[in-house]
Amino acid sequence: MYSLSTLKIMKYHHGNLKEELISSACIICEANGHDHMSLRSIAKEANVSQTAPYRHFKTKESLLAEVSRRGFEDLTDKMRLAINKENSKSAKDRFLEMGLAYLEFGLEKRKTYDLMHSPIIDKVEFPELLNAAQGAFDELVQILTELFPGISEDDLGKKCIKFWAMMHGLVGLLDMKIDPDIGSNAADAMSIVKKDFRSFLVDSLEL
Amino acid sequence: MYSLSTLKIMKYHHGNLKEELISSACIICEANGHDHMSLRSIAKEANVSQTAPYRHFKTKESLLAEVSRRGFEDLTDKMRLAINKENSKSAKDRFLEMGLAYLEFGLEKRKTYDLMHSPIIDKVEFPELLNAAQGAFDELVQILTELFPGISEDDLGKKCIKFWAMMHGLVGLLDMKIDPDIGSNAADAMSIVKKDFRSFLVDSLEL
DNA sequence: TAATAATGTTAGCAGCGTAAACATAGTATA
DNA sequence: TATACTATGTTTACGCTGCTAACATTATTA
Repeated sequence: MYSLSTLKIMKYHHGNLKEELISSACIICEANGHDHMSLRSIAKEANVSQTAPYRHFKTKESLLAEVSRRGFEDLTDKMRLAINKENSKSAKDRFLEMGLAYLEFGLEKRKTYDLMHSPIIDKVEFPELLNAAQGAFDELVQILTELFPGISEDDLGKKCIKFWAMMHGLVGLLDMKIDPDIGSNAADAMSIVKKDFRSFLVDSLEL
Repeated sequence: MYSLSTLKIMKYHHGNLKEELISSACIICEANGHDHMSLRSIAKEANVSQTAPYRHFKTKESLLAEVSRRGFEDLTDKMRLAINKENSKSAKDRFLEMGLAYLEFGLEKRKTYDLMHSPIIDKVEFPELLNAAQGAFDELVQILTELFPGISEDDLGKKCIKFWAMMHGLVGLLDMKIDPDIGSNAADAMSIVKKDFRSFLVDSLEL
């Protein structure tokens, strides 16, 4: 039965609050950074009382964990898409596309990327988050396996870690906004890398 | 003139408050993590009112910046010490020692290391912090210059960034406490790396 | 239809960073 | 040595935070 209240924007039971809270959190996180994001402000944006989120999330951390999880799923999708576009290309080219996709994600979704790697969320407490992170790593494992057929387990493991570490470290370094007037060695080195990501990644293949 | 009040632990003028606040902050940061550290608790530990720190630090962030700065100085010292111990060794060996020193610092002072790389402190606002971070980077530049004499500026820059990024990324990955039951690819790969840091770093030299 | 579970609200606690106004001690100057 | 000034402390208070407890409303199930 329909009543006037059906037409109202605000209802006692929101209907889709959990999903709305999450997507709001994703937006606010990327806009302000996870450390400038309050549960109360998110609740307010959903036109809901300050404590309503506690019906869907045990703690603020668990909401952030969900934001982080979606970040990893997003990253995994982008990596997979990059690997699989134009299958005719060589494994090397596809690997390069993946590396660039990773860097792009890290720089475009910088604040979310920070949350994903922030120590404030204990991944062990959120298995689904750990799983999502694993999914992204698996993409790297897969393309490297293809790129180095017959490689030993140990060597594959080492290569994976090296690339993963390097790409993760690169995102952090690439994002450093160093005042050019300082003319630091780090800034100099970084500008060299920025000139050509692709050749940088190609060189790294010799790892 | 000495009075009874001289013997009291608490005096109106503390005398060494700034230094005590910083060292307390360093300890609390490494113990609890920078996000679980409040100005008020630090003030309390120094037997001083909650707002006393504001006579020495404009904001909480500026105190954290000082903690971070000391972290980078500590790291630089450890890297330099590693590079210079037993000068008779080859440049390659000294480079390896430096790499291990970096990883050791990152794992031993994990929470401080996190603060040092946390986006909550805008390094541009704290030139002395930026300077300290640059100091650590310079150690890497120096040893790599020695290791690859006659290398071009561009190639040196690339090598520096690659190593820096890889070491930074490694610290993050090495610290992941992944449940072995999960048996993830990442955990597998990591255990391979852990088995022998040194050979891992040697391989990286071919970068 | 009645009981129960799910999902909202209101009120309130303790802790936080920080600003303003005030108090006291140390230092420089007359 | 008296006095002004500066440095460094305290008290009080504001608005924000995460979160809990008690209660209200709606949806679901027996």
